[in-house]
Amino acid sequence: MSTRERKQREMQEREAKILECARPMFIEGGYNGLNMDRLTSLLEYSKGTIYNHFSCKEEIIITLAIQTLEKRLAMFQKASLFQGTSRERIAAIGAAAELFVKTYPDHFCVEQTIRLDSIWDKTSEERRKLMSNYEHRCIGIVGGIVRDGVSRGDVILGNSATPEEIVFGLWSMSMGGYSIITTSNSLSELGISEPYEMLRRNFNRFLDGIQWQPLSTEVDYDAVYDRVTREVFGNELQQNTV
Amino acid sequence: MSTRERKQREMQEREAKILECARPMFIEGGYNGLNMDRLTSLLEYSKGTIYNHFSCKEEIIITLAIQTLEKRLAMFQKASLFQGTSRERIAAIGAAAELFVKTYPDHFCVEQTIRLDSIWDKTSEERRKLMSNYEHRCIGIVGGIVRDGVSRGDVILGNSATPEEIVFGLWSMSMGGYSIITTSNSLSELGISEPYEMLRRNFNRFLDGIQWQPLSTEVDYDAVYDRVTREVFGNELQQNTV
DNA sequence: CACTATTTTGACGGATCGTCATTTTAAGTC
DNA sequence: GACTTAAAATGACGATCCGTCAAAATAGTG
Repeated sequence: MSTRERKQREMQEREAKILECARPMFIEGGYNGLNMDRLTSLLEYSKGTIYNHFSCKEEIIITLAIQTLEKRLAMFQKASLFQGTSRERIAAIGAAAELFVKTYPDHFCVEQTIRLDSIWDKTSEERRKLMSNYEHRCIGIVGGIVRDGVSRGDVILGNSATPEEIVFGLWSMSMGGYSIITTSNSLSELGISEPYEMLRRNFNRFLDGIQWQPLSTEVDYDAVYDRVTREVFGNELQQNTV
Repeated sequence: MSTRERKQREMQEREAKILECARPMFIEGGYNGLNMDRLTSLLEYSKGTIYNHFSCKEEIIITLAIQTLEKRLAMFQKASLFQGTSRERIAAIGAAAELFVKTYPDHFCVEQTIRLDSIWDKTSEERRKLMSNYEHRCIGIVGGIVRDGVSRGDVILGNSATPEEIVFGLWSMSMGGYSIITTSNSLSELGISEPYEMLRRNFNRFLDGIQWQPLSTEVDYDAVYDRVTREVFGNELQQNTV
């Protein structure tokens, strides 16, 4: 009885097609640009069929976000296997994050939309959990490296500081930095010409601030970024499918 | 002929009323929550009258953002007058930023919506300029303090680093941090219990990283935060009108 | 008061989301 | 292949909401 699994596969394929069609529409025109009527006319499926997959527009959007978060997790996992000092491994994650943003430059627009309460509240508990899960696992990877750095003695956290606090710092700076980069229209006016390089250096300043050894004055972490980009993600750079 | 100025005043007052009514609607339900039909029914003005003030919904939303950005600029300006070392003055700005977020917790939701291209593109050039202007002036204040720190010799920027780069770092971390704080639903799950305190400490780590004297190990900048909150903004804490 | 300019009004056109009764397709059985 | 039944697809439709504009109301002026 292969009927069941064939249907499942067809379901899967159709879902992929819907998302494939919806993504450029959303990227182009945001929440309002994703037009359900136009989506049905572009696809070979009717309204009702699409609504069998996604109970509302918001469900499509959150699924678009989940698709790229999945990619990011995979990239973080790959980067976390990089062999080196604990601080080099953090740099490897940084490289992964930067590469992710550059590969999926529209991810932040989607995520920004999703995070708005008005959208978030209309999505299913199931997909929300899924999305949070991908996020938490990314954070978990960073936390693991921080704890590793502490246990190896590369970084000493005082009485009040926790690994989570350091993760929160890195998270804040990357979230804010990439948000500014991808949504701000006038960076050059503000004297910010090479934002990615700047952001990297600022990460290093933060890590220098907690004396995470070896300091950026001793090691050229830009070289680590380059190595990771080449060695770990070299093959990923050619293929840029969503 | 006081007719003209009376009309101007009436116009002003009506605009204020419209925004006053629109704000809670937007905060409650976001872009879709701000319903133009409901807005007219709640106000004593009709559709057409409202559209005499704002050419579209997006114009109302960006004006809501401008209103609070105006408040933030005023707070930054006030904080920048704080007497102390250059690093204490940065801390004073940090206190202002934190107070701003706590006073107008919904600002980031509005700003997040505005920054989405699909909304941004529908707003008038005039109001966009206005909004950018408030933002740039806030950034300018921080830049001024950084340059002051450099000229006083409190912080030494190497060959490659620029004041703008340091500003970008502080900007990224605050933008990201406050965004996470105001829109994330599960901070405690991630071991982040006192996010504002954490963020402050992370600012200090970043500034320690560039060796901005005196370091946070020498001076208790939390005390500066408290002083600024009390001395500079003490009277602001009672009145919490928008 | 009469005439004109300006402002206000709200009904309406157009667009879009999500539903659901109906039709079509597919599966199972003899 | 014919018949029955279950499942899935369809798209017309109701409901909602944005922005417009011709008509009505109001204010200004001599």
